[in-house]
Amino acid sequence: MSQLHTIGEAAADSGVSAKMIRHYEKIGLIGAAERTEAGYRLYGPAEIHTLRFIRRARNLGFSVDDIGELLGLWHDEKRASKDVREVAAGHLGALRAKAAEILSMIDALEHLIAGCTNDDRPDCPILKDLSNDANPALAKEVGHKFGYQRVC
Amino acid sequence: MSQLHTIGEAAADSGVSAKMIRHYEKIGLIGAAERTEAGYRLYGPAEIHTLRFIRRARNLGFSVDDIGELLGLWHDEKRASKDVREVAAGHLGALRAKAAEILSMIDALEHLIAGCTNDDRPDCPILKDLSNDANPALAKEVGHKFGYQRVC
DNA sequence: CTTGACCTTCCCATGATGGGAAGCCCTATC
DNA sequence: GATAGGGCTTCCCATCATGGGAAGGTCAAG
Repeated sequence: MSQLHTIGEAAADSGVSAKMIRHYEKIGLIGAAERTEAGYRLYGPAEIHTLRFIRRARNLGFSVDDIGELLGLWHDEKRASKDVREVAAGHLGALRAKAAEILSMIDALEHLIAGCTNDDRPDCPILKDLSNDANPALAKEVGHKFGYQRVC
Repeated sequence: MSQLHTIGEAAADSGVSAKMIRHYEKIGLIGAAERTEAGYRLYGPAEIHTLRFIRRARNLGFSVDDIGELLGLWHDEKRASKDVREVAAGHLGALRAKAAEILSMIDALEHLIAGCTNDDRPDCPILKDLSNDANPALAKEVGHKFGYQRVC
């Protein structure tokens, strides 16, 4: 029994906050925890292992939905590695698209900032650019959902 | 009068959706629009210019709060260019941090995927990694708020 | 037996955006 | 003149992952 932990201990051991553990239970990502007579949740090693899995997947940016799939595959002894790879590759694509979007913003912003005199005068290429109606400023559609993905 | 437009036209002309125009008005980013007797919002060239400014700033990833500041500076003839630059530089820093976070995720994920056999066997380095308790998987804190920013 | 740290549930907030309902307005067509 | 449609209004809800906080129950140490 000494390997059963309260939610606070499970949180500290797994790196997932108590708030989020309850949340994951509510949305069905993890099963309902055992309870003490007083209603306290109890977690054993297996549950904490799962929570760590979840935290690591979150660190890699996987969505909760993706993690649900990954957990299913993890528990499925007959899984095909390509199924796991597919989930990971899908997420990788999304990350690359996001990175491309952000990098293009960085690029544009760096150019604007480089042109700024950075003094007390009101003249400012940044505002000039933003207010210039002839300026597409990153075109209309960059990055909304799927800007072309080329970087990385 | 022909230069006064309904919200739908203003949306089409500015690239900001009608939904968002109303939202920006509600949160005070833009002033309350003129109205027809029937209560329809009306937008003139100056308002549409402002909406375009907002759209361009959003395309650069500026938050609505930042845009509020930028609009204030834009309308302030006595602004100092360094004040604008400060807002932009702050945002640039946030973008760089975000990019570093995402790029490190991409990097980790690429390594995992590269090790995957991508076939019908259950053996999978991706799951192995996620379930490995000895594995820090991007350490504990990468990117939560401010991972060290080095990339870019 | 009190104190304080922990647990419970429930509600609300974030940020930017969209969906959709109920109802009013305006114009074109029959 | 009546009707159809499309556009406008407001209001509420959903997303996604996360946290804050209140009100109240539980438990261990002093």
